[in-house]
Amino acid sequence: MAANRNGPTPPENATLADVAEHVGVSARTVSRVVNNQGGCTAETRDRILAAIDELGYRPNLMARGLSKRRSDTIGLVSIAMLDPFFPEFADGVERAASDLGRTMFLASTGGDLVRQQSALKSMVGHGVEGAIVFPAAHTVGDLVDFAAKEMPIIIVNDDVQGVRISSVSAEIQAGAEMAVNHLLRGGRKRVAALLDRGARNAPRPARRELGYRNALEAEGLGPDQHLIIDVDNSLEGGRVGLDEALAQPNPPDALFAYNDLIAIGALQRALDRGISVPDDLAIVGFDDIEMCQAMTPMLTSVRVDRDQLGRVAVDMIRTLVEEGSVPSRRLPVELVVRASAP
Amino acid sequence: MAANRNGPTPPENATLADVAEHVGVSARTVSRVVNNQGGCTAETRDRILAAIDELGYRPNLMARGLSKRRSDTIGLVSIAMLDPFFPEFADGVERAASDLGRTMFLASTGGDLVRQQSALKSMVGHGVEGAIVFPAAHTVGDLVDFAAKEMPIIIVNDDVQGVRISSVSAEIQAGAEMAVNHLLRGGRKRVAALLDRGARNAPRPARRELGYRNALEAEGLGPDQHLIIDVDNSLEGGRVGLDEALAQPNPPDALFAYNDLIAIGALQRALDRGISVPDDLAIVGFDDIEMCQAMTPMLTSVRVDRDQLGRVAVDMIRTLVEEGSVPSRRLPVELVVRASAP
DNA sequence: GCTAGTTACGTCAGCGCTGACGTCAGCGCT
DNA sequence: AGCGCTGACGTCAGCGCTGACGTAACTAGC
Repeated sequence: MAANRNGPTPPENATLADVAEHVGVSARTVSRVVNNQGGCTAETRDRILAAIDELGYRPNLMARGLSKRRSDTIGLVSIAMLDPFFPEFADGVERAASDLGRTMFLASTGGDLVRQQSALKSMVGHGVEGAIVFPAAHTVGDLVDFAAKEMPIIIVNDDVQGVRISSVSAEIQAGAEMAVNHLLRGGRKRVAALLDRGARNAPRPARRELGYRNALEAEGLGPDQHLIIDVDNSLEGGRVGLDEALAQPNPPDALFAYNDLIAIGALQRALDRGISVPDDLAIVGFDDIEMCQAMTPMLTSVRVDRDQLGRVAVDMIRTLVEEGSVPSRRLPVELVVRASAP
Repeated sequence: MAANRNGPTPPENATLADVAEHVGVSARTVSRVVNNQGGCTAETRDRILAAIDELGYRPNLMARGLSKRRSDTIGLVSIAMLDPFFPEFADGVERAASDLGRTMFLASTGGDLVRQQSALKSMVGHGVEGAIVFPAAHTVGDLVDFAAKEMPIIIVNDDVQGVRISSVSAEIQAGAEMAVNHLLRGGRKRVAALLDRGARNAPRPARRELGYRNALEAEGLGPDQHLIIDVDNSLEGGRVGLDEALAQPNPPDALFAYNDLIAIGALQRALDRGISVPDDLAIVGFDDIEMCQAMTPMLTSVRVDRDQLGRVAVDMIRTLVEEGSVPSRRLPVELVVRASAP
């Protein structure tokens, strides 16, 4: 009678068969009710629902998944949850998924290929409908293969389209162009760019850099290589980047940053060094995280609707499941002008 | 021959039986190899592993879960992913989980009881070993019942202990006490507290408030009710709170905030109003998010090791699974003194 | 009144895996 | 030789569910 070391064992969950027996129908009928498939009288339905309630029946999703060979779940594979881009995106994904009755798997890879693979394999094993992936560097090709062989994939912040794979991103290049244009129209002559070291190593051209160059060229300005600076994607990266920019013989009067984290780091260091922002140096960030509005001066940024991006990604997964392909999408961005670059 | 609208169908995954046939052994033997259960010769093992590789076999985790009645997954149920507390905690959970070979489910409730329930039910259905939960307000009792009946639960930032349930939090009250003590020892006489409206409504006494009161009493100071201000848990809450504090006939010379988000909002508004921080007003936050170090002046805060908290939570889930109970834990905190309250 | 169609169920197999147990060869030992 | 034991497998059932199909009752229509 003594409880074992696991303490009181939780009661076994009621099964379809238990409910069926309790009501006096077949398990198949209970299943139909649980899945709202109709084909039974209102009275049977009510009796079954009552029994479900009474017995505390809860469907075994593993059994259902095994039988249907799919589990009504979607996977989200991030690179870094600490990146400020992530939470709002994940929130959009979660909401959209839960609106569809899907549960969400989450994994984080740290940008490591091996972890990305094992996360995806595990998700396949769990029967996810598809996965939304922030791809580790140089893995888009792998993902295309994986999608073709295994399951639908939506890639975030890149551009792909193929069998069971597509991508969602923001109009990053256009956003960068808008940002730099804004700086130039504000009379700035020397605009530095603080770009993410990791992203620049990617095979595909860095879209922020393209936008930056385009904007400069449109004004007849050739980019000064000394003003294009690779930094870590962090506050500290921004700080270091600012120092580096100002160490140039011909220092910049404006700064375009890869994202807000870098921009904020740069802004902080600038203030620290007694540089007046925006008078001496205008700064524009990217993504428009909430903290932009907490800075003094507030940070001008390119707004990316990350929540919407997440929702769209989920929607695209659905289409991918149903149609096998879906056009990749790019959501518009918006320049939010604040005091750091008025 | 035409592809259907789903495009090329992904090849069915190889099963244990496929591998078994390919090698000429029984599925049970393959299973033993896959699960490292020994009991077969090195040669058989190698041949099976080769076949697994060749056929691209990947275990069906739903089938395994159905058979074992548990799925090697853990659940994380958050209230708000946008809360800066979350990402680092989730990262700790994810890493610890993946180190144990567990995959992670993620849900977010927005503090809503119904969503919390449905998230947990779904997780039970998926056979999670246990769930780590940021409880919605007034739901700890429900969770205790749920844990007793259904599955192990670790509650974050609260104190419970029972059958298949326990909690992990930081030494919040002590941290608050340290923070306020620090302000008082720095010569501050009137310390305001900006507390989270939602948390204060909770039945259990707000630990930050207790710490705050204790610190004041220890110095023989009775708290001024006008200086205890309920605010929203957001930047804007901090801004509004600062205004409210300064509207008092006898305004504060220091501010203790519920968390860094609120502290940063208050700091920003203070600077905006031309109040010198820390000269006119010292500010201390809570949690020590990275942005504390990006503010000018940098924000003094009470460091909570959220990553560690996440890891511990996972570890406690394991113990709960194995032992049925585990003592609740509180991790130490540390006052990080920076310029906002030197 | 008989067929055809519809409704409301039931039956059955099987999704892929593992726990429990069975079998058989080989070995050491008396 | 005969015994028991061990190691290396195999057999089988069943986890809980759903797809495919079967069936009985009832309705509609001529």
